[in-house]
Amino acid sequence: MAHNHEEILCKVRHELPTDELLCDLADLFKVFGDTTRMKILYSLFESEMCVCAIAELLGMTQSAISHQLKVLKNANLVANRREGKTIYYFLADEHVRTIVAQGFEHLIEKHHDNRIGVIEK
Amino acid sequence: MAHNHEEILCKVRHELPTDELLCDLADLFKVFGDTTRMKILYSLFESEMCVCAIAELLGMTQSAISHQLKVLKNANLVANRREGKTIYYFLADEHVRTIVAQGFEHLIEKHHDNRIGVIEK
DNA sequence: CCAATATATGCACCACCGTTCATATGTATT
DNA sequence: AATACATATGAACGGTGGTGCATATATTGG
Repeated sequence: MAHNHEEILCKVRHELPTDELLCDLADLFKVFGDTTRMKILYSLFESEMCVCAIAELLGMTQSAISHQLKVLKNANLVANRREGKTIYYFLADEHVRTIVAQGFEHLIEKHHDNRIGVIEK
Repeated sequence: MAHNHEEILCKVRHELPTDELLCDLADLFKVFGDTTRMKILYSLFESEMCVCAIAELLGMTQSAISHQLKVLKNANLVANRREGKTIYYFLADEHVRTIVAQGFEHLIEKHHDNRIGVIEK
């Protein structure tokens, strides 16, 4: 903290959301930040699915999928309905699609930038 | 894998992106999934800032901030420019704002749902 | 009510990640 | 060239989180 930046600090400080909100935001994105959960979400883009179907699709334990579905549900990204013994999971709302789509766009854009060779520094 | 779901598995399997893409997507969101990095991004929403300013703003070590800035830069979320001894970081593009904004909307919507009491199950 | 199926959960292991400390690199000033 | 300032980096420590195993819960059929 040698050179001074009082002006900027004051300005930014007042615009920053509360720690709680920032933490909640990070926690939300943390849910998207796992390959297994991302695969589950993408699967549900197509249609609702039961737990064992997802497990078979991803070649993983039913337990692992169940654990991750719980995380997704806690974040309000998926919901479920029961039909006899089986429980079907589906996307909770359209935010999931938009958020993932935005991430996707960022990826391909940056990937394209790297291919055509953006001048760095 | 007791009851059968051949139809759904075949259908979804063909629509799923490659493992590499899904992994890249998860890795991207992983970057958003940390409170410190989220604070840094939100700070840069207002204006570009140098490393020590961010460190002072967040009350954290210069080293910690530097490490996180590297993560953000590797994900192409921020970029920097040098001006003498100090290095200013800024948002790399507008995707950052849109992605965070979408997450924000999801949060407040779900929070509102909980307040008015959505009938669950 | 017991067996079978579908899912959920608690626990433990392991890997990964964020922080700090110490130090290195880079830049300007004198 | 030497010093001071701004930032970067490497190693290590501690905590968190994803997975599998074993087991519990729930629903249906006989």
